[in-house]
Amino acid sequence: MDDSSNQDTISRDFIRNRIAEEIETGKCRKVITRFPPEPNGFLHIGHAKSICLNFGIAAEFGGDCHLRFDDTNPSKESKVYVDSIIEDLKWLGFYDAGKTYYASDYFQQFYEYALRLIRNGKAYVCSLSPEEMREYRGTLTAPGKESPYRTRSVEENLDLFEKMKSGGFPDGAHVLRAKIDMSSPNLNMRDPVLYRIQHTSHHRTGDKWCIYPMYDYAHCLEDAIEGVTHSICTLEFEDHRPLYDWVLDEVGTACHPQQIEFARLNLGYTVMSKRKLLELVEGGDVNGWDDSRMPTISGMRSRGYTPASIRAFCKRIGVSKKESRIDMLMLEEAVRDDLNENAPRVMAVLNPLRVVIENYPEERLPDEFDAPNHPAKPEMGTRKVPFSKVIYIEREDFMEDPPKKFFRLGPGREVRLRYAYFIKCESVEYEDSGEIKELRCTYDPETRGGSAPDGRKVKGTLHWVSEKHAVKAEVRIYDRLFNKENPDGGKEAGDFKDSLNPESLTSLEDCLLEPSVENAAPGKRYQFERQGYFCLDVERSQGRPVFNRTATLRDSWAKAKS
RNA sequence: UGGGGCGUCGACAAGCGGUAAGUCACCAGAUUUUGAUUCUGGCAUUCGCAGGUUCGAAUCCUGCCGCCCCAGCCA
Repeated sequence: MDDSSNQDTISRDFIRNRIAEEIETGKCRKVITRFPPEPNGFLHIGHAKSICLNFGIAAEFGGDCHLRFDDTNPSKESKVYVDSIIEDLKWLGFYDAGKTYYASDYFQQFYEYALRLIRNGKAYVCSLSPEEMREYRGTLTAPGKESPYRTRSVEENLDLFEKMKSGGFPDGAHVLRAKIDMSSPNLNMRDPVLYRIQHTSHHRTGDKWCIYPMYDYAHCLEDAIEGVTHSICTLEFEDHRPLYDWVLDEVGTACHPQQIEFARLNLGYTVMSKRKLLELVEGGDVNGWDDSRMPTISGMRSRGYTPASIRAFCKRIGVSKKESRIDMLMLEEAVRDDLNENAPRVMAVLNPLRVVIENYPEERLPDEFDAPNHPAKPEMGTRKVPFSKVIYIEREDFMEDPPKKFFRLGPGREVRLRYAYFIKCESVEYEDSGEIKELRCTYDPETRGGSAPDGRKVKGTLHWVSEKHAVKAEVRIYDRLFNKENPDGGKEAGDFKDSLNPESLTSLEDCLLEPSVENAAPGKRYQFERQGYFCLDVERSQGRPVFNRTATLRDSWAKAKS
């Protein structure tokens, strides 16, 4: 895997350190990790962190990483999510033609293991209602009470569990519980539910089952069945580790993976929970899971992020147990790094200002320039950029009354049109409204190519597009999705949607692009010189191509202005 | 008032008893037909706080403070 990022020092986090040591001492021979998404939503950048960790470790230590769907709750899951997850994983550059594992493939084994627990007196069918069960559980500081059903005989439990399985009871009538310790200070150990009745058709097993295993019961067994050595999960499961170990010990699996927890990724000005992302999608606050403003893998893909940039980002942020919130700047910097290196340059005017070059001939042979596609990489070739009497420049590149430090165009000033000529602003034409209509300029034919034989210098270089050759396009400018750094933070944080940024999407309808982009394929990424990185969307709007702004260029002028 | 974690530069993050890596951000300068890129230099006498052990502590011990997670038949 080639991350084209510069500083690719070998990351040394506590997990890798630990595995390296286990391999050295022979405690671990071949590392098996797994990435276990529940197919109930799209993958997001937080998952990418986990993917890079798990697949990365497997690759670095010569092991394997299993993509395994943790599909134990059919009421929330579906095939469309399975498909999207596989697509995202492939796009990220992991999992090429690998085997796909499913928890649902182990349902029969889980069932048999449950029978074993029952026979060993380690599990029982409980008929308390959910409300009763909550009462019996006790509180954080008070121990729970044992269920009156806890002492059912093995035979009765076996009989009841069999009836649960064969559909003899309605949802919620009974559950199978582990018999552990109702007074444990760890609430997860107070006779946790192992199985619940759910008459829901499963996207893979159909109606074969009407009991489904709970996470705590299923997950460790999935790992053990697959011979996973390191089961890496997020911090909130730390309290579940005793239960993870308990199930494996009581079932007596041959393999006993170790669970290791790390801090999940949080990013500023966005949300990362699948539940909240779903809410945005369903509430129409964004245009789907793959909206370019979403922190989902598919959203970032449509925005123009590259797989390598996401991998580089994950490498840079590291892995630890400290809860943190990472600045978006880190992500942006990662794409810029990649795109600066690899995106061809092109000129595009986003907010056009018409410029008539008065001394340029009305009709003449085609005047065009060979512009390099990348100023530092001649191997990327050149393309033709046509010039003509009427061109457009960026509105913000002209000021009627410019301050001293403004290097661009102003009345009487001379600037360079990139790769073309020097032009000088002679006069300004106005609309009735007083708005600037167009500029009247003159050019210096001697400066063809962009430099003056007399050696005179010019402070600014502007990008431009020839009017009669321009390709019209729509360009979508994205800003942060939320106005608050931590939209779901705060004590009694109300609806997280209250801090949605109403200006997260701005559409520029009348952009003009140089003709070389005409036949670009959807997904094609460019640097629009002096503006940023943009990606051609699959969608077209009113026949015009639509570009998404991936990231801006760094702009020290903007900084200086404010 | 239970249990489990975590506290090193503005944001991440190494370090695991021998005297604070790196990344992003930021600042200064150089080069530049993108005010981009690139390059050079700067940026924690200090590791939540207070004690203690030690020739020596971010690293060990004690106490305190702060933050996060746990009472789904979700994962």
